[in-house]
Amino acid sequence: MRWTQYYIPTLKEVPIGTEAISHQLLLRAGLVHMLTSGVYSYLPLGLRVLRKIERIINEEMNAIGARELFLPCLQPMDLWKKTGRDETLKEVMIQFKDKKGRAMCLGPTHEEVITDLVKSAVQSYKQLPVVLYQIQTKFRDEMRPRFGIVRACEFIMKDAYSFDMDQAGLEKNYKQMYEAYQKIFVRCGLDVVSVGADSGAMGGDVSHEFMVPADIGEDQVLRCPGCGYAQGLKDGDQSSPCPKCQKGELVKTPAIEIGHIFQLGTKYTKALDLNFLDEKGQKKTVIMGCYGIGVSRLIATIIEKNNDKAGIVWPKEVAPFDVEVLPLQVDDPDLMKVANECYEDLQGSGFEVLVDDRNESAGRKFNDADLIGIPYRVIIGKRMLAENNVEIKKRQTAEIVVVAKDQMKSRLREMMAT
RNA sequence: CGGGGAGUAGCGCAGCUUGGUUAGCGCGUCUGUUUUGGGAACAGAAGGUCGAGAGUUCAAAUCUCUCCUCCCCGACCA
Repeated sequence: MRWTQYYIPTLKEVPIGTEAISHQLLLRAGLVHMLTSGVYSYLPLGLRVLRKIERIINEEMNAIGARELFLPCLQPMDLWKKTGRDETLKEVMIQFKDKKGRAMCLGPTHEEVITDLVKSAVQSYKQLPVVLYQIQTKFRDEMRPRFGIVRACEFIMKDAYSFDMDQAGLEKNYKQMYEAYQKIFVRCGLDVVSVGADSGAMGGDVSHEFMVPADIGEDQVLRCPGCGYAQGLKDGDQSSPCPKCQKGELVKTPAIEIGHIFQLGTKYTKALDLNFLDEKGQKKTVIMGCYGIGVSRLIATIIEKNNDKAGIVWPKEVAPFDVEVLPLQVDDPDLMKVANECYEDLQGSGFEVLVDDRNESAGRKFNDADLIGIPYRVIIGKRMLAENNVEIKKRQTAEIVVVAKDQMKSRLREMMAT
């Protein structure tokens, strides 16, 4: 990809009305753009990050046998009346009437829709379990959107739903999902803490939240400053000794909730009459679980935890590109020939490469490269090229390696492997 | 929804207290020349409903009122 063809509007200055680092960097690096409070566009570079995260999610969901589908955002209120959540979620639902006068809403979540869907096909224990998920836009009329895409009115969520014939089945799916979540967050480069949680308006008995300690967090966990151990807040949340290292005291730390899983039981399946016949031909209620990841919030959280003064430092798996090729003298045909060869070579070897082919000063290109945070940079400049060398720079450590031009790819591979 | 802050060019701001030339600055943008290893230099140019409406006045970015929007704190939060 060429920068000049990619639409990456970077900003030199911190935009007004932004407090959170992630919010500032999302805007400055040209990843998102605000339309109105709590509503954001994803620009090409931001969308690329989103797709990377979606891919990780898809792989991990696939690995536990969950199947992807796509449910509508546009939903009739009649369905919500059946579970009573037209009342309990009234405050966050965006509602309106269509031209026929029918009450509609934009889905703040999808338990009702998926349960209605599964009901149409499942009648027998032979068809269970069913595990489905989607990555989709949710709408919540938040009183106060916050910190850019951390708390937005329109946001992207991965929501999975399991349907089982008994509690044992639910627990098995729940456990698999729990483990898949751990893997997803590790691959996103995050240290996540899972804590037992209130089920709140979702209903059900057992639930876990996945939290990332961070300054802008709206929730809290108890964390040991020494060893980093963390747990959820319990009743009477006085500080107590760390159960892991025994040295430090646990202290309340703000944290961002990026995932939440629930053993719902029969709350929705009962209300919507999702039943099946068991081996003995007896009618039973399907047992349900639901599993959410705030995908857009995850992007903000990754940035919040992976940045320095100069900009974003993307973890490997979610970086929009693997390598940025940075030719310094764009109007030098010989040099650009080398840059293009370098680009083709890397691209042909499976790397995802962005070339900053703008005719800009070195300083600006370096600063933008730091800002958008692609993990590796190959700098091609007259000076180095005179010796037939190019320079590789690692964004995270600022480590610089000068290598012969034809050694570049193999050296890059080595650096990436460590 | 309660409290606080803010809205002037694409971005960041000054001007407002004490009303008065043609509303300014930095960055960015366009043209040209010279540049190019950490946000280059010079010359020229484009770009504005001063958030909106009403009022006061000979005259409003500036004073008054109403409204809108954004941000922060709080309450709320599958």
